[in-house]
Amino acid sequence: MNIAPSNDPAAPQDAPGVPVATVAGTGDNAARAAAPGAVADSRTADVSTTLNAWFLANARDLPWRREGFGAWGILVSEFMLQQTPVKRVIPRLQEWLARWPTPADLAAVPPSEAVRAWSSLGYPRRALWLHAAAVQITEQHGGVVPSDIDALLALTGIGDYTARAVAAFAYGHRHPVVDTNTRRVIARAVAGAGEPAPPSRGRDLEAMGALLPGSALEAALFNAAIMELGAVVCTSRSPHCDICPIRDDCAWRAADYPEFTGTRKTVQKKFAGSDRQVRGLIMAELRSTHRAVTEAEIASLWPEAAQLQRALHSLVADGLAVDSPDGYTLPDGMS
DNA sequence: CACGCGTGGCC
DNA sequence: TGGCCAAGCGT
Repeated sequence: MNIAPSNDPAAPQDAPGVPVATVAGTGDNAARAAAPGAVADSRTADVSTTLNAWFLANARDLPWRREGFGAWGILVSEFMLQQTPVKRVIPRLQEWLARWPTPADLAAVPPSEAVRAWSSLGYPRRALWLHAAAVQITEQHGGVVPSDIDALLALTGIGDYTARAVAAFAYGHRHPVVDTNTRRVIARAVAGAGEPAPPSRGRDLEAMGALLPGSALEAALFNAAIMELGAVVCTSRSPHCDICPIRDDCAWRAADYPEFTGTRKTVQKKFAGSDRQVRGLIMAELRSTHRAVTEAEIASLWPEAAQLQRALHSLVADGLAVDSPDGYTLPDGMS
């Protein structure tokens, strides 16, 4: 996301293909000019105005918010951030972009290299999907990350959130972007519920759309601002209501923090002893070498043979492991 | 729509 | 200690 909290008064507007990087300086001015005193008296300001001003003053300095980070960098960051914490993503992202500065660079290497570089980010299917998306971008879009939501949705591994995030943060387009943080903030501040109901594309987009400022500039900023609030202030377990910029506008606080009563999102299954753990063990073994891993070596990874075979076969089905004459390898893209 | 999918940090 | 959680996606 190219909205930096730094100043850049001379920045150009969001012409097509130009990152919103520039929103920082101009957005700051616009926000303050539009609603003087917004920070001092949040009760009289729109939530978007208040949050945008707060964001400009308090946003974390993250790599993808730097000016000129580029649509490819933003796309890669969004893939990595799918269910993986910011702190763990940052070093991998820097390495990744240094090695593959364009989609064509990634498309030119076998998927095995992407899976290896993904390292321990988790959910290695995402590495495969990112590689596939790079091939599609190279072959179908002239190596340029698309800016159109439908074109982005057609890429492997890109769903509704990522498509909208790229369109809004890399290209400055005015779309509601809804992630888990956004959903939680809206559930609390607007609906007065302790946590959001399970995701519903239609409802979520409508709720965010109702809050979205009219200008593309302010909208892109607000999409990022509400996510940031959910990530650092209005957190899932122990929200920091004492420092929240919209505490006086918050329906949840006004109702004295009622407990959540609706349908909770499905609880994550226990990891220890799960197929996911076994898959992880196998993948770590495959990543650790450039030669084929034998059946015997795989067998040594887990005591229960049936579960091991189930995990191994599922990895083959996913394209993360390939059955070769000498054993199993990462996908080399030759088959 | 509910589920399966890695990994590790945090309280 | 161990359950909960983290900028989702595909099926």
